[in-house]
Amino acid sequence: MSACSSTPPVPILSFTERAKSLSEIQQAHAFMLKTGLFHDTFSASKLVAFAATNPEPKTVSYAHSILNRIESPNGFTHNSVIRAYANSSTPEIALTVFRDMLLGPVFPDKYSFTFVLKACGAFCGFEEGRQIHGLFMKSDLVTDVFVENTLVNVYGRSGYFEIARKVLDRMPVRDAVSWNSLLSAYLEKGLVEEARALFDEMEERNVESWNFMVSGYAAAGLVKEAREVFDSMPVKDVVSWNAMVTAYAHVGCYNEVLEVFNMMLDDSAEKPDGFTLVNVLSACASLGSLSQGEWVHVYIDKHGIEIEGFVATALVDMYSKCGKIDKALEVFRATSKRDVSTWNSIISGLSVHGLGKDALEIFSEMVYEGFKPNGITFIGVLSACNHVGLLDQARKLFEMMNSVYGIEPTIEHYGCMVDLLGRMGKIEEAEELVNEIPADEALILLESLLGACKRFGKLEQAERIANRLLELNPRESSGYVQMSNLYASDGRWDEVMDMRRKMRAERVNKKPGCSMIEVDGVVHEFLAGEGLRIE
DNA sequence: CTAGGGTTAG
Repeated sequence: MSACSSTPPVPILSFTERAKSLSEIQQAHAFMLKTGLFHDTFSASKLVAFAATNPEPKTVSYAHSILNRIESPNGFTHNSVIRAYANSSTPEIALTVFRDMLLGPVFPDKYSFTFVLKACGAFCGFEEGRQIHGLFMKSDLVTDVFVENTLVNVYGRSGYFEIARKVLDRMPVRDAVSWNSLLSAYLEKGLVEEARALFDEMEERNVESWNFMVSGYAAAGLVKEAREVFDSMPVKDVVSWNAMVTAYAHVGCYNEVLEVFNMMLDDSAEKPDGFTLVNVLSACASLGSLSQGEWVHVYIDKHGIEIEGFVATALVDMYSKCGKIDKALEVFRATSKRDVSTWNSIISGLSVHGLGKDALEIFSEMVYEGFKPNGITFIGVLSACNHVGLLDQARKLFEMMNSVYGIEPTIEHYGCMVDLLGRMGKIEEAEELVNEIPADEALILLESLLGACKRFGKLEQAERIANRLLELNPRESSGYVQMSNLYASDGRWDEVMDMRRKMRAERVNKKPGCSMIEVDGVVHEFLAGEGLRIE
């Protein structure tokens, strides 16, 4: 044997490194087993490490299972699996790997502790974190700023702020992350005042500290405070701008979204990214501001930003909300990488534009191309059927969503069906559907059905539905009002009086109709029945 | 290695 026998051949490792999916990693694994390379700890570790850093969630447990089959895994290999679990949706499994490590020949190092503590932070495991903290202190490992920063975060995130603070205060060396670990924990719990006090007291701050404050204030609904912090930032990065833009978008201040976006373009070196553009496009969509939206589209093209994913969806949605369904379709067609959301945005767009047939055609295309529709897709196609009156098609789709795609219909889906059935005069069939859903959610659907009964003059069904409506919510006016109108149209005045009496007895008041008009920039409000006011 | 943007379609 040559001296190089422990150095693995290059091809399979470089294949492993390039492996993008679980199946490619499995191929590499199979190859290693077949050639005996798997017995080489270095090669096997590489395999685990690459599987663990793969973005696909399922590869983490695969990495774990490979780790368990390695004869004498080193610390590095354990660590990469612990870290992968810490970043996964099942962080608590990291504890299992950590325990296996304690039982094995290789004692955890500072990396193992950092990662397993991060996992504890992810599931707010105070007790687990405390025990691991104790273990770290009893070990021969020297104190480490990474381990301690993560500890501060674990205690903070599990709500033990005093302990977190004590750890922070006793740290021999602190950096900005140490402070941020506690700051972010406060903000995560919505404790903005505590966060503010800490922020003012901090020995050291970086851009992230400021970003935490901006997004923390915004999450608490304090947009003004967020803006104040934002304006006084010494340095802003993309995240800062996005945090501010998102803050305004969140509360529906779309003009401010555009204002901040323009500031970003004018006086900052930071380039907008996908997050920025999606927020800006959605603001344009809500404002119906086609010109601004078109400007963003030009910006995207000019800067060679690929139209895919979130950006594609937002762009299609912007055009359709601004009334340019042809442009929306054009963008959709030109998009190279589509996902479910892109399909959904064009389907919904076509549907609200009354182009139900086109929406259904695109849906067929979507299925044909192998995309899996979700609940939102079905809201789109069902409302498309609703707009065009395609009852059979809607029935088929409604049935399919559960039987073929395993999607449980929600109130929105039932709403589309009940609306359509009512519109077609199929009151009994609609009632059967309403009976499938919980009573408190059924209210709004019953009201819609009552309206349909009225249009079709179905008095008997209307009485039945109105009674159910009144049973469910005797204080709500719409049932009484609709019924009394219905009796009136049939000339049954005694019943009309009876309804009015019941309303008085239950102290139900109909909410007055209201309309507004803007004159010279001042909004005037008129209430039905209030009479003329002359000033 | 540790703290980080509640981005889209209803």
